[in-house]
Amino acid sequence: MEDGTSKSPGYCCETAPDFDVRQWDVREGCEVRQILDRVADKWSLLVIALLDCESLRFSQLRREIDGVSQRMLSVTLRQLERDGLVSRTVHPVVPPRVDYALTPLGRTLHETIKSLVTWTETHQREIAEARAAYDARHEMMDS
Amino acid sequence: MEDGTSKSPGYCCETAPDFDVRQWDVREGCEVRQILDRVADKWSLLVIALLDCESLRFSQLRREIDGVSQRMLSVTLRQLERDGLVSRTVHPVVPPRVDYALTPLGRTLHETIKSLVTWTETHQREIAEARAAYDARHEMMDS
DNA sequence: CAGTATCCGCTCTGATACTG
DNA sequence: CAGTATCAGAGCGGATACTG
Repeated sequence: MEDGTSKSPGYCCETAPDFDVRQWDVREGCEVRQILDRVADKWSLLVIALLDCESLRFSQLRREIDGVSQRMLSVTLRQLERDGLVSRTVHPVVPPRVDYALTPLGRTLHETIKSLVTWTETHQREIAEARAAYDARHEMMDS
Repeated sequence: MEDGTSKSPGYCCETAPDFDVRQWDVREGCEVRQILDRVADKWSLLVIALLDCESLRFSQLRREIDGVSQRMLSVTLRQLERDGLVSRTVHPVVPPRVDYALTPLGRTLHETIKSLVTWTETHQREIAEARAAYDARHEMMDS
């Protein structure tokens, strides 16, 4: 990832930030917000995470991603293709065979997505505990 | 989740992965999927990105995040609080003042979120171009 | 100021059926 | 196999009004 953020968590208040979050409180519907919505989409996330370096067929993706409907997978893939993140290759055979793979651009995003998934894996217990604590705390207040 | 059995050969990258995506094609509604949904949520993302190191008040957040309704901000903040990502501090003054800040756990997530946002910023032009190309390509096929 | 409560439209999504 | 088309239902999310 060649974004200039290799320097540690230092981008806080004082440090001159190469990128200031407060500058993208931009209008709804702006480019960044739009892309963020796409990229942070439930199914997009899973598709990109799965298409690591190998290509997968439609039915393979569908099998791997538990709970996705044919329709939503189709829609998601088309969006990702449109955004240049995923490539779609049709093999002229019968029965039809279509392979999906990450584009170079998609591969750069994959790194980030993966770290998000890894974070989730790593901290799921902490979150579960936080939820339990919150719920317990709240149940007391109700009674 | 902890299944050590190696599956189909030559599936992924050669590099021994500390983390294998194929192992979380887990049930819908499982822990990881649930958290991913929360974390990848439109508003959650923006809230976490904004709460960098300083704490913000409700109305400040609302002003910064263009397009969020009072209701959705409220709901989002409560979810994040429940997950232990954001802390809520009520100051007993009039008028009421409530500060929201990242917890230590939330701060670890912030790093990842930030890289996602940075990625978006960095590649927005490429995506815009990909979209334009896709649309043009498609318009031709329609006519 | 910082919310909660209620109503309700509209989108997103899934199920089903059909095509190349 | 790899989709598209169509429809109906659930729930997300906005607008409004009200409270501490």
